[in-house]
Formats: sequence, structure tokens, C-alpha cells
Amino acid sequence: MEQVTIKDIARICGVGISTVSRAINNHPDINPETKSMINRVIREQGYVPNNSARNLKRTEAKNIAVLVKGMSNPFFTSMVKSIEKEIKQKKYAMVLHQVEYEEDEIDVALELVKEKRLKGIIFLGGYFKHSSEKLEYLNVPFILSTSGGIAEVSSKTMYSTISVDDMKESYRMVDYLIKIGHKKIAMISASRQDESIGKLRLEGYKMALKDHQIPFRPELIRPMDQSLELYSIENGYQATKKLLASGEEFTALYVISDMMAVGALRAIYEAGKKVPEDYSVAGYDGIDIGKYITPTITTVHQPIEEMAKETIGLLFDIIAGKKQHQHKVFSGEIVVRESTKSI
Amino acid sequence: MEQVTIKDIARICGVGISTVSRAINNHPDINPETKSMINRVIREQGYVPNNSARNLKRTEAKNIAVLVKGMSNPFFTSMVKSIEKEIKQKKYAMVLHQVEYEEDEIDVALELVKEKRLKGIIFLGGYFKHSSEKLEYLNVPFILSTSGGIAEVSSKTMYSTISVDDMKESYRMVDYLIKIGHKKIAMISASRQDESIGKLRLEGYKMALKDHQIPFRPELIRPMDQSLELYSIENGYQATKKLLASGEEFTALYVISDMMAVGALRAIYEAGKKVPEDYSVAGYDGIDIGKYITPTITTVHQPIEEMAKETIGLLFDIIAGKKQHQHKVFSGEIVVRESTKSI
DNA sequence: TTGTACGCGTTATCAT
DNA sequence: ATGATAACGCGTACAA
Repeated sequence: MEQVTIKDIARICGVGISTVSRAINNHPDINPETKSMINRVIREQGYVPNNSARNLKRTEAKNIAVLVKGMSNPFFTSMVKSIEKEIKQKKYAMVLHQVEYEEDEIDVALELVKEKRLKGIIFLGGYFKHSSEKLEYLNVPFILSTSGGIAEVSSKTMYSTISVDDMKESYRMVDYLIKIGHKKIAMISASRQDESIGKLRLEGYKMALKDHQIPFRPELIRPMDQSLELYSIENGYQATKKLLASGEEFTALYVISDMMAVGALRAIYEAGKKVPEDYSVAGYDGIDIGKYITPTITTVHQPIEEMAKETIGLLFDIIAGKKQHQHKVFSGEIVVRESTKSI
Repeated sequence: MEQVTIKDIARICGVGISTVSRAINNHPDINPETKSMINRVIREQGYVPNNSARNLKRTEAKNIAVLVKGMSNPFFTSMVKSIEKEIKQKKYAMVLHQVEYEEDEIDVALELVKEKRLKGIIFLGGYFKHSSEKLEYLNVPFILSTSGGIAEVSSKTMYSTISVDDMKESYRMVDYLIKIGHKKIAMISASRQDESIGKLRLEGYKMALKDHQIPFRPELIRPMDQSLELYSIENGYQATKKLLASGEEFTALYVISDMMAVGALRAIYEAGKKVPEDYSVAGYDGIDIGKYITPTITTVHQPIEEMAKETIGLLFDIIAGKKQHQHKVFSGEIVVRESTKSI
């Protein structure tokens, strides 16, 4: 039960504490024999250095924190995976942290900065509407990646953003649907209170309609259910079911995320209708599953790999003082697959 | 850039360090006025207590670590979610940690125990074949949940396990397929080296065949590709594609996980065949997506919610000294859906 | 090459 | 109700 400490090891070995410390941290100034002897005892005793004490004392550590809001979405899972690969390659350690929808990511970040010795932070998802005042406390370089935040002017220089222009891409998708002949386009959107990507994607939808002189009809917008898991398959399923039950006419359904589109597909199938014959369905995100479900889903593909690379690259450059904070916008890509057709 | 410490706060407030500490930790013996004054200064200064120092000093903390091997599988995602809910309810904090396929989860756990003051550990996934010698170092109660480990006899009393009998459930599924008339049952399995759930599920398959006097044919077993992401949709897709290309005859395909079954479905579709008319397909796990894809997937459903509850309940009982370590086996359930039919 | 002693930021104990 | 001070386990400057 008792914790073995460095002192115990030193005592057992009959050497000084610092010698043990040197053995652990591969310092040069140590006799190879004493070193291997110490290592043996360490193994025998099952000694593991206390990380808290280490972090407390250490000058620097090489870790990057990644804070994800809403891990369940596979989109983030693969983003995290790409980022992790990049971080590892740079010989840094990644500290992954999930933050709840209701948690304040800045508070979590502040904790983390104190706890680990963070070199940088990457925020994934969530909406960034924190006051610059609060952001100042965060004295570590950080990057918002694929977050739907709109930077306050004053904050622009305090952090970087890597994102896809959700409004523009959303516009393009709806524009595409209109161009292949759809006029009655329903949308499964985020909840009405959403201030994040959901809102931007809805804006894009509205603009596309407007530019084509198609009147906006609120009845065609179906927000996801707040009481269900956000962006989940089931949420898409339920929303689509309600839409179909409402009797509103539409020829295309634009769903705010691929996962939800999967649910939409099922709801349509159960209603005895076919995709794309009866309804065209388009998603957003470009996650893997859209390629493997039948029909495959037309979607807005986001360049995950590139964005991950850029995020890490930029972060390291900023850490090294080579670059200033900047705001990069990546282009998405409309990937046309089986779920949509011209009418 | 400078870190604000408790000392700074004390100095600014003109009080002693311990008073500040009391304000932070909601100790009873403190004047409400001084407390609110201190809190104001803390906010102003953006002070956040250093967690390393805290953990170093603190007697106890209420955290439970959850170590997940292979987070990408949605099965674990929902398991984690359930566990988190339970932990929160008990007013504990959850420390979520992803462990890579090649990492040693015990080493990771040892680190974590030292770093945080863990009250307990939950291992999700992975295979547990560590020597009891090594497990002794872990002087914190831990539970293996849904891991495919077979406890060494000597280790039985050192930890608990919560699991589904993979061999038995796998047997039942194959037994079911045979009973509805299938004799040529192909299987997408884990890699040949797999020593974990993959092996157990394969064993169950073999036993069911044997009990029905159906000869085992290795050609029908298609291991997943080690170079692709394990248990991924794509892996299922590729393996099935190869199986179909091989020309081996079969009427049913048993896939080791639902996610992979999704890929299998697509591969079959692309080959111009239909499910369940041409091939019956069965999965394993019982994840959400199986309910929403068309055809819906027949699967072995694992009682995630219950298992999560039991895991946490047991862990807390053990922590409280109310129970000894034990080994619980839950029953899965064959959920018949659209992807299988009698022939 | 090795050991001693101090300090990291915090909490707990004890005295006031 | 508050303050001074001793730990917590480790790294490291400095002395030996």
C-alpha cells in the first residue's frame, strides 16, 4: 500500500537521492554500474516517479493539450487521430481531454495549463465566445480548430484559428442542390439556440435560397432535439421522421451532419420512400461512414488530414516564435455520391 | 507570463496563505467577507491553483480513471458515456485516458495512480495477460470491463471483471444462423495473432459448427487487415470484398463487430448481391448504428448500460470495503433484424 | 562521480 | 477566524 519514493530507492541502494534521479532521467554524469543497479532496484520495488512532484519541479515538458467538445461525433475522432499522429512525430505528448457540452473549455484549459506544463492547446469543436479578458489568462499559445467561433476583433491576435468557412460551404451545398433542380429543400439543423457551426450552416442555407430567389420557409427547418444526444444518428432519425409526418413537401433534405444523415436515410426508408428517387439527401462533414452506407451520402468534405497538419504545424511555429497567430480558412469540397440526383 | 501563485494572492489580499487556501477549498472556518474578498482578487488575477502541487499534498481525491484501448469503436464511446454518468452521480471525477494498441495499459495506469490520486481504475477493452507480479504494483482497486482477458487463477482476487462471455455469445449467434438453415457461414474475424475477444469469438464460431457437425473450413475465415484501422468500417469492407472475390461459397456472413458489418454490407451491395436475399449478415456489439442502417443488422447486443452501472457500483463497493473482487458475466442477447433470413 | 540541501505551490497542523 | 510552518516527492545547483 505504501508508496515507494525516490528516497526509499536511494536508501535501499545506499546512494544519494540525486544519483537515483540521475539514473531515472538518463543523465550523463553517472557510473553505468550504479545506474543499472539502481534500475534493478527500481524495477524490483515497482517504483514509479510521482508525476505531480515532477511537474511541479520541472522547467519544461513537451505536451500539447487537445480539448474536444462533443467527442461522440466521429468527425472529431478522426481529427484527433490525425493530430495525435502529428504530435507524436514531433516527439511531443498529447494530452487528450473531453469537455462536456455545458463545461467552460477555458476553465478546463486553465486547469490543464497549471497541471501539466503545456506548450500549447488545441480546441476542437465548441463555440468560442469568451471575452478576450478571460482569454488573457491563458498564457499559452492556442489554436481553435474547426470551431464555429467568430473571433472578436480584439482577440484576433491572441490565438489562431483553423477552420472551414461553414457558411460558405453550406451555401455551396445548398447552391448545388438548387442547381440540380431542387427548390423545396428541407433542412435538419442545429437547435434554435445554437450559436456555433449550426447557425453558420443555417445562414449559408438561407443565403443560397435568397440568391436563387427561393423564399425561405421556416417550416422546412427542423432543429435537432436538445434532449437527445446532439448530432447523433437517432437525432437525425427522429427529426426526419417528424418532418415526413408533418406533410411538408420537399424534394431534397439537407442534413447538418453525416451522422444525422444516416438516421435521415433510415427514416425515409421506413416511410416507404427512396433516396435519391423520392428525396435527395445531403450531409456535411465527409466522415468515412458516408462512403460505406447505401446509398452513399453526398456531403461537404472537410480536409481533415490537412487541417490537422496545419494546426500542429502552426502551433509549433508559434511556440518556436517563428510565426504570429493567424486565421486560416480551408476549403471544403462537395462530394457528390448516390444520395442526390437532379430533377 | 508569470504564474500567479497562492502566495501572490495572499500578499495582494494582505492575508495569510492558509486563509487563501481556506477560501479556495470552502473550509468552514473563514469569515465570509474575507472569503468573498479573496475570491474577487483570485478572479481578477486569473489565479488557478496548481493541480500538481495540490495532488502532491492532498490526502485524498475523488477520481476514477478510465483507460480505454481503441477509442474509435463507438461501442466504447457509449460505454464511456454511461460510466461517466455513473461516476458523476457519485460526485467523483472521471479521468479518461486513451491507450494506444501498442501501449502497455498497466504502465499507463501506474503513471496515472502516481499523478492523480486515483481511487480506482476501470480498464475498457484490450487484453489482459499481464503477470500477477506486475499487477501487484497497482495498489488501487481496478476492474476490467468488457476486456477479453482470461484471469490467471492467481490474479482472480486482485481485480474484478465485468464482461460478456464472448465465446458463448458468439456460439449463440452462429448457432442461430445454423438453426435458420445456414451451413456455409463465413466469418470476418480479428487478426490471427489476436489473443483477445477476437479469439474468443472465433472459438465460439468453431464450437457451434462442431456441435452441428459442420466441418470447419479455414478458407471461410477472413481476418481483418492489420495495416488498416482495427474494427473499422473500411476493414470490414475490404475483408468482405476479398472474401467475395475469392469465390468461396457461403450463405451467411458473421462479422466480428457491427462497425465492420456496415462495411461488409456495402461490399456485398457493390458486388451486386442483396442482404438478406443472397447473403445473411450478422454483426456483434449491438451499437446504435445497426438499428439505423438499411438493412438493420442482426447482432449480439451487449447490455452496455447495465454493465456500466454494475462496473461502477462494484468499484465503489470495493473502494468502500463492502465487497471483495468478483467476476461477473453478463448475458448478451441475439437481436434479429433485417440482415438475416432463414433458408 | 556522488551526496546535501533547497525550493516548486499547495494543504494540514498547530498555535494564536 | 487567522497566520506561520512543516511536509508532499522530486530536480538541481552546489559542494565534496
